[in-house]
Amino acid sequence: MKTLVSRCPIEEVMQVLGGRWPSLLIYYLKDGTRRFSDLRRDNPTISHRMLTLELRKLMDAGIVRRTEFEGYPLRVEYDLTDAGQELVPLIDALGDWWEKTESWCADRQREMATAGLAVT
Amino acid sequence: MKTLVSRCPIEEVMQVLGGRWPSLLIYYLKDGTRRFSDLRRDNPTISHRMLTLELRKLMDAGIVRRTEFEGYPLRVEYDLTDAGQELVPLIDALGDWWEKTESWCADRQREMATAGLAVT
DNA sequence: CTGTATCCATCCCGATACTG
DNA sequence: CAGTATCGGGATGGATACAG
Repeated sequence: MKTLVSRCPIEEVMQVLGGRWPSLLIYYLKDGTRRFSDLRRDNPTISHRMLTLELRKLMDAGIVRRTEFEGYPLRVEYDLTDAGQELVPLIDALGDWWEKTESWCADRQREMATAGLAVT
Repeated sequence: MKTLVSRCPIEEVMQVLGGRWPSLLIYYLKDGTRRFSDLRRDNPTISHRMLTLELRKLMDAGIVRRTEFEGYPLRVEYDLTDAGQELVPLIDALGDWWEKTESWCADRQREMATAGLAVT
């Protein structure tokens, strides 16, 4: 299911949530079920290949559930598992923290600019 | 300071905290000040180069503070900023979530094994 | 001790084409 | 529509040597 040999849970969970796509996909799934092609439209810049790989990773981590419907054309739906739902507020908290810190950084930059320093 | 053009704070914060080292470094810094060489000892597998790069990234994100002391040999101390301290419980929560999920996965694996399925 | 620069192997990821 | 396979360019990261 997963072959990480780390003893640190943080290190492990970051292997799954780190990177550009996992958190975004979780966000698009948090309000309900989405199909493969929906997710492609949601994130126009993700490649077909990466979407499948990222979804598989999230499935292996028990965050995303895949449901396949018989018929033609083939139809597959993705949604968050219960564990995945629990994850949403935790990721949210990180986002909030970041926004707060960003504004703090912006303030600092403004101060420094006022003090006559270059702000690259 | 940072040149991300993403509109999603989650995506941005994951750029900083994602990957193998950031969360680990934060953990080693959360209990107090550490020197460069201390952090190398803490994480024997991180390369000299990566340690400097990761520390710089955390500094740019306003998470880590660097203090340089005059004298010979040069001495530098790192610790968490206030924003960095606030981050610790949030990362903790992710770690806890992961451990809970992991045990759930382990249970599932055991069930499947009992059912006679191979567990890679 | 701390940090930088260079070189080089590796891996990630996008593009593309193909299968069910 | 959903997913897999293959290839190649580019980013990533380790080793090493050097500088302050």
